[in-house]
Amino acid sequence: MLDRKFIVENVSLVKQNCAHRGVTVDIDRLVELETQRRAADQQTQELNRSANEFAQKIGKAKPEERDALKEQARALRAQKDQSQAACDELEQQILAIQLTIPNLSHPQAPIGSDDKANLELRRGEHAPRKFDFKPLDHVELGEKLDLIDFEGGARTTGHGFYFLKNEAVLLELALQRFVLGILMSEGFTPTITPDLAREEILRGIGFNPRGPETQVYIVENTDLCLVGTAEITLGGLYSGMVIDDEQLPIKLCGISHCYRTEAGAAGRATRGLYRVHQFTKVEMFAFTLPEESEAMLEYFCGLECRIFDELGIPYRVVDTATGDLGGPAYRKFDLEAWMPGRGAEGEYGEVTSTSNCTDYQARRLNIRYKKKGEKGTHFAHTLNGTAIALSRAMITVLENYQQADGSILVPAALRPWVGLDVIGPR
RNA sequence: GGAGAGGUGGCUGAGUGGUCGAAAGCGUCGGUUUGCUAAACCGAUGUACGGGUUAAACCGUACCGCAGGUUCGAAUCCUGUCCUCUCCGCCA
Repeated sequence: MLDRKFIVENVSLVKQNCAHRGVTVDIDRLVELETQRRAADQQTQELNRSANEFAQKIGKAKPEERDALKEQARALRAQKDQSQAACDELEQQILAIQLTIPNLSHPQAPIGSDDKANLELRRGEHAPRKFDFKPLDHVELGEKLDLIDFEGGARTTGHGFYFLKNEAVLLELALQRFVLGILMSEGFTPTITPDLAREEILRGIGFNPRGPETQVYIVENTDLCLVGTAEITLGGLYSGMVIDDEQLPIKLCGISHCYRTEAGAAGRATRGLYRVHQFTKVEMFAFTLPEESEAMLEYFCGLECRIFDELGIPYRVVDTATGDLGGPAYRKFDLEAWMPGRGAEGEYGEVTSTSNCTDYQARRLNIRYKKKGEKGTHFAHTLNGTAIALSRAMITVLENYQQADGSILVPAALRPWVGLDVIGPR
């Protein structure tokens, strides 16, 4: 959420940003309503002040004078209530508009309406490998080596669910442990977060659980949702808090399951593990001072690169275009890793995403910091980044490390955790 | 899941309808005293929004977990809700 005063004072900037983001919002209407609300608010405050005066007078008045005064005070309070109601009504309308306004965009973010405008920034250490045989995709590999059971997942739960089996289980745990080692050595506090969160927190992070195209599973008869990412729980962890500036930056990583309905996603590249309703993810999250957040985004992106470089997976880094940023992000970098089994001759597919959300989420979640020795508080900046999404990482490992005999070489970085050099063949 | 107790400022904790944004203590900051430290003493010390100022000062409104209600008036009474603690039950 953008600051309301900022919107009113920077109408053309906000409008232009909405246009770049491909979001239609009636900013003029918001400004008009806000002007009305301010007037109504002042009037309400003034009425309330007089009513308070009366209340005090009555306390000190002689008993025989009280009834007359009460009558007047009642009338005044009724006026105040009316004025307040008008104010509240305006507030609701303003908020409804305000919540749909996306964050500002980084001046260097490529401007464009969708992912076609995304800009490739660089590539990883490893180039895509030349196969001297026709590489299989992870679904075939998973089946041949008895590593992934999609049929069983469908039978028990439905399409988009799966069982990991045998060495795939070790591989998944090894990837988590490998990534955790890197993040802990970088000073992240590791956590395992709840997989459910209050709707209020989801909204604060920028999700709309009850929207028409929602990605979110809601638990019936509760205000809880299954989280689509630990970004939700990690951000929510500090909601409503005031943090001492000396504690910043706070770097957390969280392991959680991620649940996504993938409504409207049918027909897209959905084969196998690429787009599933449940997966596990290690997520990075940071709360920073405003002046630190841009550097933190580079740092997060650098860590994502390091993880995939050390895994030996080829990838490219993409600077996300304004129209593809989503509401909360000010700037976003994605890693797209090489998936040899994807498409006809292999394709890059998104494996991580890191965003600087500046104060957009902090304002909604009311996460502030206080500078020592200074009056007042400011909103913190929040950043999130995928350290590793296990389902998609699994695709890249299986497909990139497959061998002619049908076996999978275990990446060197994972061998200590997997306890094997090779998986299969069977 | 059942029964009970409770949520007050950075912390401890008083406050059961009016003069309470809130006693007292601790902490923190500034000052005095002091050869230094300690102690003592004096003063200051919440947040948000709005007004005001070059900037302050200052003024107004709201906030005693959160949301409602009663009342001229609510930290205080009522309802709901969230959270914490104790006991019981169940359970990995």
